[in-house]
Amino acid sequence: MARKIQIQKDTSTEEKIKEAARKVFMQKGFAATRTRDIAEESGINLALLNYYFRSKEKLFHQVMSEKIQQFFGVLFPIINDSSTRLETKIDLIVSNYIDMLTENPDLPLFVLSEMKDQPGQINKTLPIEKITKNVSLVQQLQERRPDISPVHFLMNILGMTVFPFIARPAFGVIGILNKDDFETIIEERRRLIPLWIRAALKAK
Amino acid sequence: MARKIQIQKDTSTEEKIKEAARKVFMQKGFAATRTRDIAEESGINLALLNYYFRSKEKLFHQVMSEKIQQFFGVLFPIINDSSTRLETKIDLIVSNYIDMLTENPDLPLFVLSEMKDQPGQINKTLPIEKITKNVSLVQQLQERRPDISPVHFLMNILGMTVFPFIARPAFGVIGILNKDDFETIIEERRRLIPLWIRAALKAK
DNA sequence: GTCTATAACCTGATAGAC
DNA sequence: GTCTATCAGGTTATAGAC
Repeated sequence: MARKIQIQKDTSTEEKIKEAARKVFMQKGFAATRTRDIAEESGINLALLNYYFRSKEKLFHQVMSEKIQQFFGVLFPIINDSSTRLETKIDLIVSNYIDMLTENPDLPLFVLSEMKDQPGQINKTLPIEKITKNVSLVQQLQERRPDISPVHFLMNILGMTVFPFIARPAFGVIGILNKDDFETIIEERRRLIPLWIRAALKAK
Repeated sequence: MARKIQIQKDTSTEEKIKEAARKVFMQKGFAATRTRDIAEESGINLALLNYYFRSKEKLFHQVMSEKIQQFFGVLFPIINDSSTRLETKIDLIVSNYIDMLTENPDLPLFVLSEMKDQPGQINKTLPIEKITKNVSLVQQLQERRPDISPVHFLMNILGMTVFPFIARPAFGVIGILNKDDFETIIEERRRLIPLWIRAALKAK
């Protein structure tokens, strides 16, 4: 009588495919990924992928939506929280992005590359109007430094924080070759970037 | 008797194909590009592409080498020039990158995406030993601020300067939608970024 | 050098048995 | 739900005529 309950949703076939898709799409991007790669990675058969997700594109859209939310989800709660000071927001943006990107180093290059091809996807995923209206960080910056545009402010924080993950292979050229070197440097940046931002806020 | 001279090298078939390849590869990346796209773009036949370049991959490597040099070629002459002050170097890095990226907005995402898949390519293209030895900028920074690592210094300049071009579609979310908005903001950054760097250099 | 036609291969998706 | 086998279409690369 009692309906059987799916206990381990995380190991269901559907979830196994999705997990493999996350990995392979993130590593290689949409175009370079073959549905066969995903099937092999998830240990299931190619036909099952289409059985559950209908097509490569539909599976990709699901993964992409997740990843867009993951990437921007760090930022929005912080800049919209009116209970924190500007300095705290800076620390949190830097630190939370470093935490998240250390776990997902391929995320920015993946999201930003694929957004270039599919700029429409973001509108379906993120509540844009919520973002641009009454942002606490914008108000606080306006009070403190009305001469600094919030756009530049965000570009600078995110540039310093996110760019190293995007350009990581390039920094091999200047000697940061192995994983430990990179992680040490990123860890230093957790306090260095807020210092630089504060210096710019104080400068007149 | 006189051998015919190829006057317009720029409009030779080989160059036409290469020019089309630059455009299409930069826009879509290696995997998403079909040789048919390049043939069509260059107005020639598909067979000619293989006649001149043997394969899609060989053509791609040629374009990639060019683009790697274009991307890093801005940086190295400036940081190695011992006849300029540190402040001048900062201005030049920012300004020259903005000039170059305004003309080639797709370049960073292209180079950094493809470098991730083919980290080896860069070694064949750039003279790495020349880069890491006796860099003028490193010496000048060491004299001025021995507590600031050159790696962080470069990550911050390049992050602030290059990141907006990589993340351009994302900034559509916060209201920078059309080309004019973006170019206005980038133009402002030409003086803003050096100001931020100087503020950090002065801060104690 | 340039073209058309085609070979050889790969990829996404489905049919159908279990 | 899951598998094997296969189709249909697309893609790189080449053969061969001009």
